[in-house]
Amino acid sequence: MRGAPTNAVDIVLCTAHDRQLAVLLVRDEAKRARERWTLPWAPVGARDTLDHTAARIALRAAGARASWLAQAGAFADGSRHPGAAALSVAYVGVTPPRALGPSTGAQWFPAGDLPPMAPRHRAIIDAALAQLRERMDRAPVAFRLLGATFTLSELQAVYELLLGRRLHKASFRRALQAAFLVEPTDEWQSEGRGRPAQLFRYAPRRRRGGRGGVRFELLGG
Amino acid sequence: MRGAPTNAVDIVLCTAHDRQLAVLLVRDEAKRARERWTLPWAPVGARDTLDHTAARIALRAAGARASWLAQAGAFADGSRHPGAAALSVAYVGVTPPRALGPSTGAQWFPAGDLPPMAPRHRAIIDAALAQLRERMDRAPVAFRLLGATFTLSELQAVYELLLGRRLHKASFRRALQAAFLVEPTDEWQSEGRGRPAQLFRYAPRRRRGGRGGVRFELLGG
DNA sequence: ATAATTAGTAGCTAACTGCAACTAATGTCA
DNA sequence: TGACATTAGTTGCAGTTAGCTACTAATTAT
Repeated sequence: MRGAPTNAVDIVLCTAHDRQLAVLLVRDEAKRARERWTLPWAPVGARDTLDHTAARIALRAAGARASWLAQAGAFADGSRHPGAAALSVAYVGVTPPRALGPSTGAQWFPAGDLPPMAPRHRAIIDAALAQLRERMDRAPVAFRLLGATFTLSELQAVYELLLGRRLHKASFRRALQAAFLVEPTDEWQSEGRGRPAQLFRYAPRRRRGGRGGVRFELLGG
Repeated sequence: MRGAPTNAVDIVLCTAHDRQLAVLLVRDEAKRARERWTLPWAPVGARDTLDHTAARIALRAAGARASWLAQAGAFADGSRHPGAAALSVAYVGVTPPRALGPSTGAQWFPAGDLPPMAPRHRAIIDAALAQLRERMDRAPVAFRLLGATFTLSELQAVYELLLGRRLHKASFRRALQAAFLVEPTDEWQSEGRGRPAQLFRYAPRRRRGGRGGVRFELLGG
């Protein structure tokens, strides 16, 4: 038996559950009691591209295609990996909340309450969630966390969840309207009590050139 | 001999040269005539961390530590790599313009005029330069491209280089002052003709909470 | 009916951006 | 030596955008 190249693709698939981010984990029967859950992963095939491998893993674990998926980096430190891979290429993805397929023993865990896991998977999750927050202003992550139609309050809640802070309703809507990212549908959603909310769909029209200014606010370290 | 995973760390080290980004390449004697130049790279050691390996490669190729260095992703497609590595972990870094050490046959090439290279290295460079531009508002990339002290006109020129568009002098300086990122020194720099410019140093004081708003401008695809 | 709850809008103020015009300090050249 | 070119740096103005408060609108609960 040749010492096959032990590279793995590990994916962090996220959804919004009950005003909190949740991560999809799968049961690993081969593991000792302390680390029963792992990120969905597979060895890197010699044929497939990394992106395609990641999409396949996500599809199998969640029972549906990830609505957004991007590479989150390579991890080789803290080498304990469920498959003993020397190196992991991590991916981060999102999907709207939906029923899991009956496929495997996959389950959503709140990001703030994860079970014991291999050290590398813990590090990958931390990095993946941080990247989700960093990339949300360059990729439509928030929209991919929602279904095809959504209310503006739901969209704002997703932004608040990812940003970790409250936003002002009027300002949020003005900025959204100025960006030509959504269009209204004919439908309204009654959520029990309160006035029904109009449903919108993600339909980006124009990109407004970036508005010239420079962003110094996030620097400082 | 075990078929160990042939993973490599490849680094894209950049500097600002003559109002253009330049990439450090090293001569590869073992290569056929068409691809004499490669990115600095090394196989991944079983002991070292990826970050440390990357720092070591940069130090050896440039003769000085990179002033900023970050992982840019894993590349396994288009498998032609100078060392036939199955997978490359790419890093992107910057350094102030300075004389190269006498170490190896390393040389700066303008980013817009690169010699023929292995397809994977070409892809890595494209991705690395894109990430440099994307990360400059979250990491002090622009400041690390300059020396310890610099004039505000030099800083603005670096920002214009990375952003690919002109900025307005007054607005740039007002935003910089509001961010408390630089402090003036006692020194002034006479650049030949024109009024001498005061030298500043990078000394971030406080981070101004991100100013609340949401960035929709960069979305749209 | 009345209150509670959620959706959505309008107006004010403060801050920021881009622009143009200005002053300041140096070198160049007649 | 004095006008001019060149680069540095600031100021004031107008248009835009952000956050805030307060308002109206539509539904369910009691």
